[in-house]
Amino acid sequence: MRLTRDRVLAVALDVLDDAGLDRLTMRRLSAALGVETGATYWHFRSKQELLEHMADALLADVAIGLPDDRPWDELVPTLARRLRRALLSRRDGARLFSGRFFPLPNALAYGEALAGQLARAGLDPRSAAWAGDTLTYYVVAHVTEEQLTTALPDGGEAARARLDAGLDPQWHPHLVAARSDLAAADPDEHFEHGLALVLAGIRETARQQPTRRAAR
Amino acid sequence: MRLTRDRVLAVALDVLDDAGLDRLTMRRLSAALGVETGATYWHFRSKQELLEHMADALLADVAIGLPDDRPWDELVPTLARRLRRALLSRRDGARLFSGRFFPLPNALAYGEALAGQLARAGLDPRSAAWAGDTLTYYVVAHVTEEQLTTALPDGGEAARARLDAGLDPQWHPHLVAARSDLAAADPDEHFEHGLALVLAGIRETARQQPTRRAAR
DNA sequence: ACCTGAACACCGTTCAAGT
DNA sequence: ACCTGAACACCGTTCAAGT
Repeated sequence: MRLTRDRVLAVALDVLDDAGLDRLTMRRLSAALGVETGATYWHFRSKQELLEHMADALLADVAIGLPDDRPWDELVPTLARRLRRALLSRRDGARLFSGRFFPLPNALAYGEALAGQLARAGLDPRSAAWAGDTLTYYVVAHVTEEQLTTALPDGGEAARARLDAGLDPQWHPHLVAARSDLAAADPDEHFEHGLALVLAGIRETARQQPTRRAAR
Repeated sequence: MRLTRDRVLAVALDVLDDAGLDRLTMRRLSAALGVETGATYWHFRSKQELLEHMADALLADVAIGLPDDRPWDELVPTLARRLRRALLSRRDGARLFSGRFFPLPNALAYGEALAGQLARAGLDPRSAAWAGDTLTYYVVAHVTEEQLTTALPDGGEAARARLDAGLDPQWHPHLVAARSDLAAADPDEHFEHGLALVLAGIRETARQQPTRRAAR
């Protein structure tokens, strides 16, 4: 079957899913596509470019079909949860996303939707963009850690044991007190806790905006 | 000169600084140390283990000498700013840190200090640990992006041009409105904005805690 | 236009053998 | 105990040559 950009992308995401980001190589991908290694480079100039488009492909549905009759403080968490789901949809999805700058269509649509909702909250353009960044940073970093521990072969058991070995009740009383809530405790709960925290911060920031407008 | 763990670590951080994380290889490091490639493996079992200790070395000073006569809402931002400075101290410091789980001494000391201050804010152990995670996620993800654009050869000029090329006033009105504040605008201001937002969220979370205590 | 085949310049890791 | 030298099994990328 002849190669297309879309097919390379689709197979690359499958390879990511069952090999992981570190073992996703141009050679392995080409083998999965049934072509020689060089062939892939006709469709993507570099591995970097391929990874960016893979990351953007993950975001395909995050910003579409967002209801427009709901308040901003419902839609902002919705966007955050959708981003988390998108990153969780493939192995190492968050690591694929982070440390990469790709102003591609789906990423821009997500950023725009988020900034739009934050503008409805009464934030000026700069605050809206920056508050959006803060929220996105939170989601990406959370899922990065989530996939680091949860998606491990042993479900994070070794990581938890390593943490316990490092903790000393004498020196780390507060961490020991929270021991069961550390390193791969219930990820949904953990996520929602931080999301609520960031949202509370956004609400507070909106309250302090001088040019506050009513939600439309 | 004979190798020691500490010398390997120190030289590794120097190689990181002038080669970057992607070009920090065991072979290049060994060359900088003046030994054969295999020698380094006698001191660190794997590159992974070396990277973890490098990351922890970055955090050497973040948690020490913290004044204990200041309110929590001054010390928490202080810890966040110190973490940012530590990550900024070496090229790709944030990327070195992120996507890695290392319960090593300095990382634990940082986590403990943060959880301790958040407990003073009136948060229960779990909330303290999780709010600390949220703040740390923010700092690491922010600096990751900061080092991605700022530390570029052209100071992020190409990145900004690429963003402009992707932005369409029709589809991205809110992003266009914030254009000058996107992608490597003043990183200090950007950081403080998000930090204030997260701190406001923490304050709000503390207010809602049922078992709220006065700061000691 | 699209792909093969082969090469170039690298990687992380292991390990017998030396000192 | 600590390091060398060499090997193993890989990498990303390029490019003349084919179709």
